[in-house]
Order: sequence, then structure tokens, then C-alpha cells
Amino acid sequence: MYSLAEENYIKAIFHLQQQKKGAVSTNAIADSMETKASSATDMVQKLADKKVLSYVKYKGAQLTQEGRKTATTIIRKHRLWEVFLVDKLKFHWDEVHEIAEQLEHIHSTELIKRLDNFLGNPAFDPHGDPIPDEHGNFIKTEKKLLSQLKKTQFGVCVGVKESSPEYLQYLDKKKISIGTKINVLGKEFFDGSMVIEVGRDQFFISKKIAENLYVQTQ
Amino acid sequence: MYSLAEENYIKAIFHLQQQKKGAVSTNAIADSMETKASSATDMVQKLADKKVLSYVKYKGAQLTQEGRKTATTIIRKHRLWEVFLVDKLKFHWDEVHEIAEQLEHIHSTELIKRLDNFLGNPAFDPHGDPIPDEHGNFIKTEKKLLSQLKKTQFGVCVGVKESSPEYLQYLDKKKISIGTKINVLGKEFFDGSMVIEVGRDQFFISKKIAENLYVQTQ
DNA sequence: CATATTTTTTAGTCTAGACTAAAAAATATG
DNA sequence: CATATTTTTTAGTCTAGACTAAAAAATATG
Repeated sequence: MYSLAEENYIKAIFHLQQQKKGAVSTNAIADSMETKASSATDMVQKLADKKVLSYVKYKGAQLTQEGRKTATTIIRKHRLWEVFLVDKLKFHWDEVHEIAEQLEHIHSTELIKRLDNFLGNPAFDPHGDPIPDEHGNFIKTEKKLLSQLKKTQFGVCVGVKESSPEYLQYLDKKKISIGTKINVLGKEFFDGSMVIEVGRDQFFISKKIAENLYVQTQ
Repeated sequence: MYSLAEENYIKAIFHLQQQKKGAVSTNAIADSMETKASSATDMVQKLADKKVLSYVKYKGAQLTQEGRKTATTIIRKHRLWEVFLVDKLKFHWDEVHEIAEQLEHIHSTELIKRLDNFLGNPAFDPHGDPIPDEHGNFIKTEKKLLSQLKKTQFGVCVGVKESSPEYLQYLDKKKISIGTKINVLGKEFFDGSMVIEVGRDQFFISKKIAENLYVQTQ
């Protein structure tokens, strides 16, 4: 069982490792934790003693298997709670981060097992990020424009490139929002138009629509 | 905003004050917090500086209005989360305390407002204890034997006096468990028998049944 | 009611996790 | 490649909240 501070460092280091491969510097950790480099060094040394990460002086830190397991468990909890807050308590997806930052530290494997079930074992959080399974396996995702998908592929809406009221209202009308799953049923080479499926609806969209919507894919 | 330790002390002092009126001793606080008297004295002095409680050396501590408000908010959160764990996640009522001890410290008034709504604004937790409203008002309850209730009164089952398998199986058959609301529809003076309502069922019970069931009343 | 006993507080430490300032190592540059 | 600059670590403090041991106050008792 790790302390609150330890858990937050482990999570931050995991996210930094995702961004660029290799060891992460204590300075980068300090920046992301909004603390001083000396504090980060202290903590990294402590976590190295606990075998959560390997650390070479002046070279940086890298999570061990144990560290990655801990990190993904925290991320799993964070994202499941976000689904709860949005799906069940009807929070808007941009209001939930701070609360989930607290909830992710609740310790109880049984709780998370039951919460996951209660929510219908969701694969993505309300921001479109994948929820790791209980073994820490992520669905590998990549952010693309909807227009880059091919026929039969699918993506989860994670944002827009253009944000004019007209465009957002169009998306709203078509019930497309962050987290919405979009299946590409057909694609026309001639003009880049697509037939997509959203929920139970199937409809036609122009290239212009498709190239302004970001989706996350497996 | 109070620290985790501060919140736990405030809650403990509130519960001690419920038990017997007047100031609570630092020793009593230390016992209930499973810490040493010197630690309790330190914390009580700190909380007195913060106007959470009044403290007279060697005499003990008493929560202020502010302290009581903080305590009831924590208790409200604890009990609402217990309802969530039992009603929604299907935990058994005796498994939820430890998890609720953690969840009660999540800070977000909006969260609690929405959770309360999501749960249908429950008045009691799964143990039959009343959930204070957002102003900290409790429904005043008292633990009685079901046999002590009069016609038209009601109580929430909080425990049994006798716990033989036969009795528990009878209760189970009649769908009476901790947290079950029981309305007294009629009572016979001659033999102390009653007609009660449990959920949508109405049925007759003998005096012997009624005097072995504890209920909490308003 | 003086003294013994119990309760409570005070004084002094310890640890986790933050900080500042200085030292040391790594990297960049003429 | 020697030196200047940047990055990173070390040494020394600080605070919250725990602890032990001793002191002080309150209470019990002959």
C-alpha cells in the first residue's frame, strides 16, 4: 500500500514515460508534480528502495513491472470513476477530473470490480481515453481525424479541430459528443464522404465534417 | 478545508459528544482515535485555534457550530456512500464501513448533491442510521424494540435481540433485514400481537417476534 | 485535608514530504 | 578540450502528526 504522495508520483512518472520512451528525469517529474527538483529526487530515491522504479543518479527513473501495475491500477480507478460521474451522476465530462483525482486513491479491489460491473465494463472514459483492464492492459489508441479512418474501422470522439457554433450544433444534432463511438460503414474515394453509425443511427457525412473531428482508435 | 487527520478527529469528537453531553476529554478522544493522549491534546489545541472547538485545559473539548457543521457533513457523506455501496454496488451492509471511511473524505459539495439525488434522497443508511440533510439536521432517532411501537408508528430495523437461526430465517422469509422499514398497522392489547407492513406486504406477528427486533424511530 | 493515584499536558523526538541553498555532475560552447 | 552553463543531487530546515517520558493538575482516599 502506497501513500497518497507516492501514488501521485507513480502515476506522473507513468504518464511521462508514455510521452517519450526511456528514463524520465527528476526535473520532468518535479515539473509535472508542481514541486521542486529536490523533492522529486527524494521521492524517486524512496521509490527505488521500494522497487517501484529503477533509478540511476543523474540519469532518471523508470518504473518496474510493479510500478507499472500500480500506475495502471490508479489510472483504471480514475477513469472508471469518471465514467460513473458522467454516466450516473450526470456531470459534464469537463467537470470530473478534480473529483476523480481524489476518488482514484480509494483502496478496495472489490469496490473497483463492482464499480466496473455496475458501469457495464466500459472500455473508454468520458474523454475517450481507454480504461486499462484489471491486469493493466490498455487498448492501444491513437488520435486521428475521423477522415483518416477506413471503412469498417471505428473511433471514439475525443475532440474537434474546428469549434464554430455551427459545427458544434451539427454534432449536437447528430448526438456526437466526447466519448461517442463512431463506426465507419462506408467511404467514398471520389469526395471523401462517409456513411457512419452513431448509436443506432446511420447517416451520411461530408469530408468537411469528417476532417474536423478527432477520434481515438485502437 | 481540513486535513484527513483533522476531519477524523472532528468526526470522533462529534460521536463522543452524542454519547454523553458535556465536554469530551482528550483521553476519550485518544481512545476512540486509537492514538496516545498527548497526540489528542496536540490536535485539540490546534482545532481550538481554528475555532472548530472550544477547549479548556484539563476540562476537555466541545465542538463549535462550525465544528458540528463539519462533522455532520462528513457523516452525511459517509452514510450516503454506504447507501451507494449497498443499493447500487450490491455490497452487503456489513462490508461497507471501511470503504465509506475513505469515501467520506472526498471533497466536492456538487458530488454529494448529485449522489444524494441519484440515490433518491435516502433518509437512512444501510445500518438504519439517519442521514443528516445538507444543513446538518438529523432526524432524531431512538433505538427501541418493535414491540414498544404503537399503532401507526414506524421504525427501521437496526438489529435483533435474539439471533437463533430459526428467528433469523423467519425474518429472512418475511424480507426483514437491517434497514427495512416497518409500519405498525395494528396492535392487540390482549396478547401484544401486531399487524405490520413490510414493503408491500402486510402480515400478522406475535409478541415474541416483536420483542426481539430492534428498530430505530424518529 | 494531606497524600496517593489518576488524568492530562508539556517537552523533546521521529518520519514523511515539502523547501532553500550549495555542491556536484553532466552537457554545451568557444 | 577547457570552461561556462545547466541539470541534478546533497545537506540542512520546516511542518503535520505521531510517539515517549516527565511534569503538572485534578481527583480519590485514608
